[in-house]
Amino acid sequence: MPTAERGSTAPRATLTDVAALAGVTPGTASKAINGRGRLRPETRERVRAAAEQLNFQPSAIAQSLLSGRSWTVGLITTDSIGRFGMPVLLGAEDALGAGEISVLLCDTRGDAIRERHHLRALTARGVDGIIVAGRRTDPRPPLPGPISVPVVYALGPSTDPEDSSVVSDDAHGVRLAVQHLADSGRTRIAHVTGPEHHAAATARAAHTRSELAEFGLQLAAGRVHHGEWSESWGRQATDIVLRADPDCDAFFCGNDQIARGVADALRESGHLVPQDIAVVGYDNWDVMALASRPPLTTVDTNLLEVGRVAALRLMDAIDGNPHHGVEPVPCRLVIRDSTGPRAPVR
Amino acid sequence: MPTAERGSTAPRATLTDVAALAGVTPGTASKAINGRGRLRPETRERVRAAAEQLNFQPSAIAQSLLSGRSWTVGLITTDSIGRFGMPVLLGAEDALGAGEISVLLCDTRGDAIRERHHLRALTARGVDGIIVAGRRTDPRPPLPGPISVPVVYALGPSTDPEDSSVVSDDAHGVRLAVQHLADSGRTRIAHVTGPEHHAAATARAAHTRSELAEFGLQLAAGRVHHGEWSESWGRQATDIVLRADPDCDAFFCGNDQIARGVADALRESGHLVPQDIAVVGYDNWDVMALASRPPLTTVDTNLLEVGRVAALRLMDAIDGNPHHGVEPVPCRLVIRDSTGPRAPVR
DNA sequence: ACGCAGTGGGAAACCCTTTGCCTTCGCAGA
DNA sequence: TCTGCGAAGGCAAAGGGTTTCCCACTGCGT
Repeated sequence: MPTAERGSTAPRATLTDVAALAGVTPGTASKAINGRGRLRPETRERVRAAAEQLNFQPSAIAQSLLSGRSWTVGLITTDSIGRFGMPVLLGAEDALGAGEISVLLCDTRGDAIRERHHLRALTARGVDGIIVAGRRTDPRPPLPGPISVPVVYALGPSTDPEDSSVVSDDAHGVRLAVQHLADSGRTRIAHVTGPEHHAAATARAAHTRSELAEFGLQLAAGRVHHGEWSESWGRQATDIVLRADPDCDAFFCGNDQIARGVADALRESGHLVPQDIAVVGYDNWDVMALASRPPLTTVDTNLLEVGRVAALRLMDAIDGNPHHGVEPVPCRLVIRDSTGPRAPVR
Repeated sequence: MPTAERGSTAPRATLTDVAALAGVTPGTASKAINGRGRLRPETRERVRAAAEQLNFQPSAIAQSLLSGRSWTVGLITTDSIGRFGMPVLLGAEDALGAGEISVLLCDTRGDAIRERHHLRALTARGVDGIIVAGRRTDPRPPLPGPISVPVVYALGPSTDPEDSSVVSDDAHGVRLAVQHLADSGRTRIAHVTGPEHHAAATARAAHTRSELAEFGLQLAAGRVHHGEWSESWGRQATDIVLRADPDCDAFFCGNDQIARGVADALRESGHLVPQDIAVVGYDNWDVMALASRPPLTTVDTNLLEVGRVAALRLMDAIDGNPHHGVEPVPCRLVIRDSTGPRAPVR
């Protein structure tokens, strides 16, 4: 017979049980276990032994009722937690877990009704705070109604500047990419990115323009190329750009899928990457960046860190020190084989 | 002044507040709100109005304390929630949310210490049950120690047959794929898959063998080709298989990445997909299956459904009807352009 | 007018833990 | 012997909601 009989439905021991076993009152047992009050060391030890014997665990629910804090936060994701929401979630869970705070997960599927429903459920459960993780970097309206607990927006900022938001620093990411390309001698850099109605696309495009200007450079083909966030758009755009500007020597792409499409199209049309043309992606999505031929140099958006920082800001707010405004988290450039020195002009 | 003053720290109204406003005792107010006891309709209405006016929400914590149920379940993921864990999680969250149950998320990063820690935290919080979602389909040892609440294992089953597990039905998925290939006239089918130490690879390989035998077929190249779960392995394996068996007319791959690699290698070596050679993947990971040229026919593992069923089984168990053993969830074949009728023999 | 049935709603216990206050006891000093 | 003090630990309330039990009152029948 194994010592640990699993699946047993043994009712959990309460403090009263422990106290009875140790021959004291519940109040005294509480003090013994929590190291408060004035107790003989011997008594303290007796209670501890009893607690151990009964495998006592204090009821967090009862503690919450009394303390008014649930040591729980809600994490609302505005759209099915996908590639972007997930690292944010993990980062937040990590930071909160270290503070012994548990995460209640709510997925709204982008539905406002569901969002309100989850919001009610969370406040009913007495969460100490809420993190709202967007699926994209587009700003979103704040949670509706008066919320009685602190809220931090992660990845997609709130449109209300009074709210606390934590986002990945697009300007920084773009700067890293463009500097890297310029440093490796590229002068005709194209920018291929996602749809114009995505903040991530337009913001990065704007930063690309201004950063190129810093180096006295202009966009290859004269303009930003907007399309889908897909490999197929990357392949398509490659043709368009090379036809418009055959001397183009680098592609900076709005995400890794587009970059991979570009790399494929270049290879298949006989251009050498990076000797002839360099390619830089965005997001550092390993499954794209590593599978690409060649593997992609790309901007890591540090989403884990975004989640972690959001959690820290929330804990600050819970402790009475709310933050306001949008806090950008720096990016990181991951250099792989799709960039490198330009080959000597043939 | 907007009606909804956000960020306000209005303390939540309690039942006592409502009762006072309605001129009754808390007990009566409770009955009025929950539709119990014998009350005059007028009184009931007065209380409801008071509750509405104060925006009353009963404290789930107080309710839990009394009822012994927290309407909360823990979701433990054994490794950072990735591509496989996430759909399971979403399916579970969906099914539970409909039952007004919230999900406490715990990520163990595959660390047993962290797992125990989270387990303690969950039981302390009084969860009504626990779902353990693996990252792969490999069986895992059950949670340690006596657990006082029901547990359901999703995706990766427990090694204890007494436990309740819900998994994707590999045999069914393989059958769908092989039947589809056989139906379209393929007779020399190769199987390229992941490492031998992954249950997903070996199980699917075994099922492939026996399913082929059903059709009187044998593996092209005479054996299963094990390697990494990567595109690059898919490309590599393509060469190996075609060299060993030039008449091979179909590749059934252990996942979509391998299948995409196969499709790329075939295209680049001048084989037509599907006219010459058909390709079938596994997982229906859209980002691979759709981006592949051509898009992949693939087996959808129905992980959302796995999560949903796991949640249903857990709720059953919570209601006193525990399940035992491993329950497979059927797969679905998604047919795209990488399969089709074989071209007439040239 | 009295008794009875039935209705409406109040009082209090309960869930579990924490904590401030109070009691009790022992011992030392006067 | 009595006072005083410190130490040890008991007592009870609080936190918010639910539920059982019971009481009081109304209205009807006789």
